[in-house]
Amino acid sequence: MFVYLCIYINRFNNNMKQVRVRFAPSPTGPLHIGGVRTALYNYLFAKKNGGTFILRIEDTDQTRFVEGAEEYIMESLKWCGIIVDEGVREGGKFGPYRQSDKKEIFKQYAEKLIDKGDAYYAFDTPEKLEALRNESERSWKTFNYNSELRENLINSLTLKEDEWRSKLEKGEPYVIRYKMPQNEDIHFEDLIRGEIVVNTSTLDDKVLYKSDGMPTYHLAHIVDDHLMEISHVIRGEEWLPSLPLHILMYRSFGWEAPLFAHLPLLLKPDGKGKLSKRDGDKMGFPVFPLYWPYGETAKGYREEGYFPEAFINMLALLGWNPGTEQEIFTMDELINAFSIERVGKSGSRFDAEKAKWFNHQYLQKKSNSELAKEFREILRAQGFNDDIVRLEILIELVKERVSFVKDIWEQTDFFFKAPESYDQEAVKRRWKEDSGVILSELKSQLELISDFSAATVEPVIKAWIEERGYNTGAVMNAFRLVIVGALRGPHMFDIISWIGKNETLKRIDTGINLLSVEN
RNA sequence: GGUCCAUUCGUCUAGUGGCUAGGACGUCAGGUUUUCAUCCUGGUAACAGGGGUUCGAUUCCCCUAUGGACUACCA
Repeated sequence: MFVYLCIYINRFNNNMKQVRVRFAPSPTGPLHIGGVRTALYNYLFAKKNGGTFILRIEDTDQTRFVEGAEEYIMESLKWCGIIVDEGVREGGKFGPYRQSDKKEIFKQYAEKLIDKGDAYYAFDTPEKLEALRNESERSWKTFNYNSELRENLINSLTLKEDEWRSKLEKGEPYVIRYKMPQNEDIHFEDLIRGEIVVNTSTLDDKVLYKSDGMPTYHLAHIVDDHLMEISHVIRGEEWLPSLPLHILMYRSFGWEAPLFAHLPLLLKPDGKGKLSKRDGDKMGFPVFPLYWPYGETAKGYREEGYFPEAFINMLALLGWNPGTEQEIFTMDELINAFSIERVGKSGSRFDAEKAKWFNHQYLQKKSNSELAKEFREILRAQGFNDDIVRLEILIELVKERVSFVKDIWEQTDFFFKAPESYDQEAVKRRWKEDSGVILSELKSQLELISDFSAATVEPVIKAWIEERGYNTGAVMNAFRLVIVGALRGPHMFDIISWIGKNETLKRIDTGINLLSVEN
């Protein structure tokens, strides 16, 4: 009974605790879609639970800093519709939100750990450690910087206090390492994977504080998560192996650890391994949300014509599912349906075809006027323009056959310009000896019609075809050939209605002249 | 090599100690259409393997295989 009560109280506490989650990328380049998904799941979880979504920049590695990356990350989240509650731009009560701005604080905490006896100063050079590592590999042994090894190295555990203190005073380079306990089973819980047990003897003395005066990830994120009162850490699976260290550090500091959820990775569409920039280039789809303009440039979903809603919807379903058959979700619906428990355990292979399908679905839901505005830009680039209302009519005609706004041009080019050539295959199949004569007759019929709307023209022409005993297919295909130049496009009467009577008659003349002579 | 994680149609996935193992994308075949596309209908296709536990395992346990991550003074 007592145990149950404890569990109940514990749950009660966890539930009552203000949900605060963070997305914590390091600004080392453009944000990969795997990173966007991590941000998304954090965001969905926060909003679902009435919590706060924090963006923290983890720039403790000065050697990997990339100009423009921080702005890129913020722009990406913004484009995706992921709203940051606290961050570098937004501010907040738990700042600074850029880790390099608080290096002094991290140092204090590292020293605190030394005072507690759970960390120590180490003076061995990287070169020396590298040599040791190579040596043990050569002799078939697993290199492990553990309690055994540290006995033989130069650090504040093996040196006398006055010795290492004088080293510090002389300004000798040092790092601070965590003193990993010997042979202890660490039990911890992952929200997605359940309980995991790891023995500390397989872990090593990780560096917490580097000789350049910056903390490593291990120190910085734990201190920051604690200071920022993070309730749930939702991050990539690559962190799972170091979770025991993190759990141990919370214990050393005497802090309550947040709850953890490790997300499965995004995998390559074909073959093996995790998704990388190369795959996108190779397979022709973007791996980044936005175009990356620096150095080695990279394509972005935005520039490829994806709607952010479709992109987010696609990403949300890659590794998570609602347990229902619903596939199309607005951001609000995602928030409402989201739960960590329904995130899958195994990696997801990215599927570019399905991404397209999502965009198709979203394009169908867009209003014609919205699409017309976007299409107009593309049209201008092609050297054409038209009245916005006419463009809306046009879009209605081809909307359902395209997945991207930029596809509209390929479906409508012949609306704007008469065919310059005729598809040879189609001509062979559909242009008969009497086609020229029939089209001349058709032209005469069309000349009699003043109202050129499809609704008026269609019945008249159909009646004429029937009256003359022509084959509908034969007439209409030849007609299509001279108007479009190929056997494609929407309903014929919609096309001629849109391009108008004059243009229609002109194209018939041109077609008859060119095709009758050649064939 | 060591540690950890994972494994249902080609892909994303649902699912249960007993089901014809469900859906979506793709693919294939029909249908609609004056063309192409869309659309509609239907088909194809999966529980990695081997041991247990059990009356019965895709489901629970173990082993193997495969894949992945980590193994930096990178995050």
